[in-house]
Amino acid sequence: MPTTLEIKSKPRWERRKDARPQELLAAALDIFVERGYAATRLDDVAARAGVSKGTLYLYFENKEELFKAVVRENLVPALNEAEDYVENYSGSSTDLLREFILAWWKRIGETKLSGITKLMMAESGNFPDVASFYHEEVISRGNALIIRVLERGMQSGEFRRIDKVHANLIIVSPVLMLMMWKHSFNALQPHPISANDYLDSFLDLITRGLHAAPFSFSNTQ
Amino acid sequence: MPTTLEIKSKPRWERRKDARPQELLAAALDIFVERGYAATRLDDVAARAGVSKGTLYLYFENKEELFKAVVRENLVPALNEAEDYVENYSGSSTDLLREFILAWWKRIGETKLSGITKLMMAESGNFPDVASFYHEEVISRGNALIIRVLERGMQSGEFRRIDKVHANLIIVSPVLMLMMWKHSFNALQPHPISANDYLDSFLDLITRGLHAAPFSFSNTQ
DNA sequence: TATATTACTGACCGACCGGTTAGTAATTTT
DNA sequence: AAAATTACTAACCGGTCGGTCAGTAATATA
Repeated sequence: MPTTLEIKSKPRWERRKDARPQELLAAALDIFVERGYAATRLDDVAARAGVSKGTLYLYFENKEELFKAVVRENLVPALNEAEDYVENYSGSSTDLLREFILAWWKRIGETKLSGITKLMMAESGNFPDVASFYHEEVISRGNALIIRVLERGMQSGEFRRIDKVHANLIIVSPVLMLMMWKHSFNALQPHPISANDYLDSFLDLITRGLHAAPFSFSNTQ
Repeated sequence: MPTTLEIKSKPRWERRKDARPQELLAAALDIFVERGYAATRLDDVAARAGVSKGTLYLYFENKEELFKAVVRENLVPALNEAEDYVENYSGSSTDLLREFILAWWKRIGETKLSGITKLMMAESGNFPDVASFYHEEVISRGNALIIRVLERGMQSGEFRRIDKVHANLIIVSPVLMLMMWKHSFNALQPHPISANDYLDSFLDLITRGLHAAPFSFSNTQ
């Protein structure tokens, strides 16, 4: 019970300049995901990182920059990896697409990072600057990636020729939806959705629908 | 230029007890959709309805009750209609499903009401009371409806037997996604998505995937 | 051990917003 | 036209939160 007179006990706080940014980013990610952008209080972020709000402002200019840093720290590296992965993949485009989506789910959807996706879909309208940053840094790159996969499949004759923008959205929807759902109503549902089963069913549908079929698609194939 | 001395000009305000609630609800819908739940200021709602905030509080207990009233006024009636529609439909279940989804888009997705859906997905986590109200009043009823359609199709042998909860989410996702998208990044996209084309493509996929096929799919059930 | 440096704290500011209420002006009643 | 009623206004309250900064305590230096 250290009181006024201390000989050798812990100092009230420590100087840890190097560790602070990472710790603040981790805390910020947590709370942004828990509460959303607007509802995140910087006091809480600082508290979770074990510092005062003033300290947070030593390392990050303001709330927006803190959020951007969280995105750069977490999502942008994932995109870099994904780009590498697609670039160097040698199997079929069907497999690539499947692997891509499952990896996306494993790397983002399943983790708390999906909360950032949800947050942006939810609040982009109220924070246009953040929105366009995110669109530029994440969304457009993600879309470009999927479209590249689709082109790859069409060039090889593996996929039928369809509108790439629509196909992109169709492919992306169930994953995004699942992310949203996980952070919204899943808890209220009597039986929470099983992500893997759901994605399996969906991939079934998608691949079937994309495949270049010998007999055209009008009837049961 | 009416100043202190007025003979016959307009009064500063009128008493319009009957019209206020509707006007306030319309204003509230607008602003909730524009800004989301938390960011909606009741001052703004009142101003758009042409009254002061105090007046708003004469007709609605608080923000939450105002929001609930907006849902009851707009979404609940649509659900009632939908239930009637499904109950009395006499065509094939494939057609029913298709009609149902397209009508949903036309009645909700295409209008500003889709903003309420988006709002709830976005903010339900921060407002658990509102969330469970919405889940009870809208989501569970909507899900029940789709599941009824699926059961109908399975009983008639039209659809293969699949997990209804998954199928429900798969069916619901593209529509919800489109609603989200419309209110988030559609404006930032170079070519905004065409909802109808997108839904057409999707319904193609879905109906094909649901149909009881002569040669069964890899793992039925 | 004394002095200098700086990472960090915490009290504070001002704007914001949900909700309240005393007072006022429009309308109704007599 | 005077009195009674009430729909409505606007100023206000208290709590919140992003952002600031004067001061302090931990460390580095000599």
